[in-house]
Amino acid sequence: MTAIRGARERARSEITAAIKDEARRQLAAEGAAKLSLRAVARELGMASSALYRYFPSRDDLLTALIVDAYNAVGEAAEAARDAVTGPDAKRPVARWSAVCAAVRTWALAHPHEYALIYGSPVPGYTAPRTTAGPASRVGLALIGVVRDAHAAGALKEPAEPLPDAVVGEALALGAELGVELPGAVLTRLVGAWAQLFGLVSFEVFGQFNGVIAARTEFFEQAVHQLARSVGLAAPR
Amino acid sequence: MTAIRGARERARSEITAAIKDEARRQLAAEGAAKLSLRAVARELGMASSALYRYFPSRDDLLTALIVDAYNAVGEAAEAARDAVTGPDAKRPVARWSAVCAAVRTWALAHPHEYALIYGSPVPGYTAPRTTAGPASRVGLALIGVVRDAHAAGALKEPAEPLPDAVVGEALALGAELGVELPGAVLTRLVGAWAQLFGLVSFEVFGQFNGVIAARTEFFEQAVHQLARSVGLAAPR
DNA sequence: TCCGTTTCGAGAGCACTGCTCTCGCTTGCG
DNA sequence: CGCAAGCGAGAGCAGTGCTCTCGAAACGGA
Repeated sequence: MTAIRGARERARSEITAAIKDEARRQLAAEGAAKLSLRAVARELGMASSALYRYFPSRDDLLTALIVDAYNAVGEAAEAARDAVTGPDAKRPVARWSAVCAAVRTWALAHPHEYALIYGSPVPGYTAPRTTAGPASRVGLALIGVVRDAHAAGALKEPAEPLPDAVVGEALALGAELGVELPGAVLTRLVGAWAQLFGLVSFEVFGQFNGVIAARTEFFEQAVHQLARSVGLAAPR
Repeated sequence: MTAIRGARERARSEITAAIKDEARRQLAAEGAAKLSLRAVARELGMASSALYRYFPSRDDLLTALIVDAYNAVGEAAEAARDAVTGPDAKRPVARWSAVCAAVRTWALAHPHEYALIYGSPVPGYTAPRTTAGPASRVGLALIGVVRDAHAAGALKEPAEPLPDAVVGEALALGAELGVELPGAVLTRLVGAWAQLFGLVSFEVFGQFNGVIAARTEFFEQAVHQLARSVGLAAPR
């Protein structure tokens, strides 16, 4: 990304990465609440005060981990979208389901990191500005699938009246993103985006315990229905 | 609820309530992460060690708050369901929307308490058994609305093939709950339940910041569509 | 090459946390 | 009345985030 100038910068970026790695380890093992700067420093064999040369506070470390986690899910989603090949590549529903499944798989594999980004916002109750970009990658991946389907003429636009305020806002959002999609579709898309994470969160956070056992099948069915709601498949 | 025997029990339950009240105050003000037993004790004018006579640990206090929060949303949902009167009382969609709106309103009014129950599971990563009952009240309220609609013959059952594993499990769940509903409807219901909280969580946790402004209208539209997906209104 | 500036690591220390233990006082029951 | 159980307060332990200071190391310009 950025050229490393001297040995000092190199060492600095290496140590920063080592700190994040160790922090991620502790995060995966014990959760965000028990992540301790002193324990990270101890494990790395350095004084705890030295760690503040790299991260001004515990919240800043957490923010860095949040950004990384957003990028990790986003990357998983994009990779899944692009990995759909063969005859399925022409079926938008297949790509949609692949993206959703990738999000779910990543979340189940990294529950604490998932909780960090889609659970309660721990640091200060308002996420910093830097997280906005990476946070939108999954949403953009979903939009991309629908945009392609629309361009290919494979989109069944839902014929249903929606409030003007909602549709207008959706169109403004589409213009901002440079995506040409009907307002109703964009509205449904935002809803499906949120609802996808509702499904994943309930599974990761244990809300389905004792309620649903065949979770993969259930998830796939729900995701298929979300696809239908945005027009990727015929209704009924 | 339970008869209070002597003055000692009375004092105990009063102090327990006072502790929870103060803890809830701090929770609302600063969030679960900053809730401190010592601060609660300080505010109540007692030694921190005395507090351990009432709650064996911080996690136990949090668990008590979790149960109360589940009951609070559940009660709000049930009250909203029962408060639909007049001509709307016969329209299942109206009751459905009322329940969903009540959940959203409660969540926006108590964001930190909401985060406690539907955000990351803070204590120990697995919720205690005692939370299971109160946690299901919102779901049961939603089921109730659909059950009534079904009994009144106002349910449009979705004619769509679902995996056998999912449907069978849904029927087992219905039997366990003593509710007679088609498997497809029950499956959709569980999905709608999770998706409702996806919508609410995204709004409460700030994921809609800069994406959606007309949130009430958006929410109502999404909830209406959820109602349609479970058969409470005609598709299309 | 030298020298001043910047960067870094380590240690001590502060205020705070959850939690335990012990000590007396009070309360209520037999 | 007496005794055991319940209770509050205090001291104390181990751990936390964070700050400050000090000496050593690395760097860049002269």
